[in-house]
Amino acid sequence: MKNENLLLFDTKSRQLQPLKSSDGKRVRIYSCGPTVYRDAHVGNMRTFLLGDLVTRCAKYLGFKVEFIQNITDVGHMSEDFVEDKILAQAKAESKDPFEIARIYEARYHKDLSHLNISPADKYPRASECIEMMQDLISKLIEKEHAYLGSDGCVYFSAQSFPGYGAISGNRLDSLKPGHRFEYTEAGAKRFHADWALWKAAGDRTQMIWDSPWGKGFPGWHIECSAMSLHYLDNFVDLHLGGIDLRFPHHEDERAQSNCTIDQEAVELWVHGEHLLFEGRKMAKSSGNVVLVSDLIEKNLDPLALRLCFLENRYRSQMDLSWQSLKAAHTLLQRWREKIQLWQKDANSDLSQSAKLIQEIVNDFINDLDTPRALQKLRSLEKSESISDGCKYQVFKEVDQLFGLNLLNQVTQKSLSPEAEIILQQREVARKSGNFPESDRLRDQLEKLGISVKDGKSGQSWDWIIN
RNA sequence: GGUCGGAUGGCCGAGAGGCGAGGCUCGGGACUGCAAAUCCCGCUACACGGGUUCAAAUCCCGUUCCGACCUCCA
Repeated sequence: MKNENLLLFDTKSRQLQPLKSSDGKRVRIYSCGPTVYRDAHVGNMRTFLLGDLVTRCAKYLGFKVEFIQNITDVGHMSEDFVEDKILAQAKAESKDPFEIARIYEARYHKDLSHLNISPADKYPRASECIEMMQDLISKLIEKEHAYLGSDGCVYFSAQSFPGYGAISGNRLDSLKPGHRFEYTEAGAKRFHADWALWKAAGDRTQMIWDSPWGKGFPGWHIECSAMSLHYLDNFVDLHLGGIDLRFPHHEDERAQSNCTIDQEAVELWVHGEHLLFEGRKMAKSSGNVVLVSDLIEKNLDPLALRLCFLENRYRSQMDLSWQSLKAAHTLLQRWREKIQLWQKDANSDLSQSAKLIQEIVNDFINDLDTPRALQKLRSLEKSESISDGCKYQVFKEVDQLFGLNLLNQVTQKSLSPEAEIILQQREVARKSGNFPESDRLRDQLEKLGISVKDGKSGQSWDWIIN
């Protein structure tokens, strides 16, 4: 039963294509990872969720998956093409650049786990793969796809690769000079669209390495070619990344990789669309950056963010807001509570639940149509003709794909001793019918960020979401 | 300028030619010492102009407006 194909939208062919294992053993997936000079914001996380969804789905269908994601800790230049992002941040925080990289890398992994994004098999760091990159650059020079410029940098010759532009649709003849090109000394590049594989150190003293072309550091695009070919044994079944990486990053990577192995190196290119926050693209320059830690501070379950992402197809733009996060948080809580109740019903029609599960799996394998899959869960929740036991079976099974920890009991951040005492006092006051006092204590708790509700079995409390 | 998307009720948002997805807000009710939560009820839309069809939010043509990308970026 579990031998269906996962269909994904391939940017290069602009069509749905099945995810396949080219060696018949495992599916080889590579995803562009973070540049670790700051915390990843929730927009970044949306793209990283894509890798998780694909791997969950592929594994569910019975594939063995090998998943590699790089950590960029060197060579990613800031806007002006002059300073390395990591070095700039190291200067700003007065720390060692490698220390900066490790700090933000650790925080990245923490954010992933908050969103239930399962880890990749390996997270190679660019700074630890220098030799691999140098080997690849040497090969490209040998094959005359790359050359040493008069400025001591090694450049890839864009015109030496006839297939350039297939992913993005940008043809070389339409890439006219005049845009913001990578900075070089005049005349070092033979052609304006050539890019650096190895950059000469110049005045730079940190994060530089010896090379056959002198001291320097790698260009940004070469790391992904080197790592994907090295760790995935010269072929990538699926390459993932954010839509903005389509050009130039992936276009350049493809040129490098294909020229190295003399064949197409990547079967499928899948790109995740951007996240907007309250109407605008999430970016430092828009001032609307939201971090996973911001959600936690507001007492939102980080998985509410995951749920918001799932309510939108990965390749459409989506607009996130505090309101939608709050609504998702409430829905998660409600589902978890109901699932606890449904679990008590031992009656379940297995053929009925299997059918419902299969319908949801079908949505996933149809280019990760998570919005439709969620809609099915919503109507299942409301259904009066389906037994609780069956609902439980379905939610339990498909949570392997959704990854929302739906079987968890609703958990609470623990109370301060002060709040604990006030809660107890209030319970006593209410039992003795002292309502003015209990109302006063309720106000006091509200100031501590706690809301109290009174039910038949006494009072219960919750953190107020800001 | 080029490329690609979009326009749905007070708001967000899904829509697969034929029962008005769903959520949030709001109003009414039940429940409650009150409040909150929960449950019930209510409000009801497809940018504009043509066309195809027995039937169009959905398909086709045109118009207007909006967004993203086009060598920093997930």
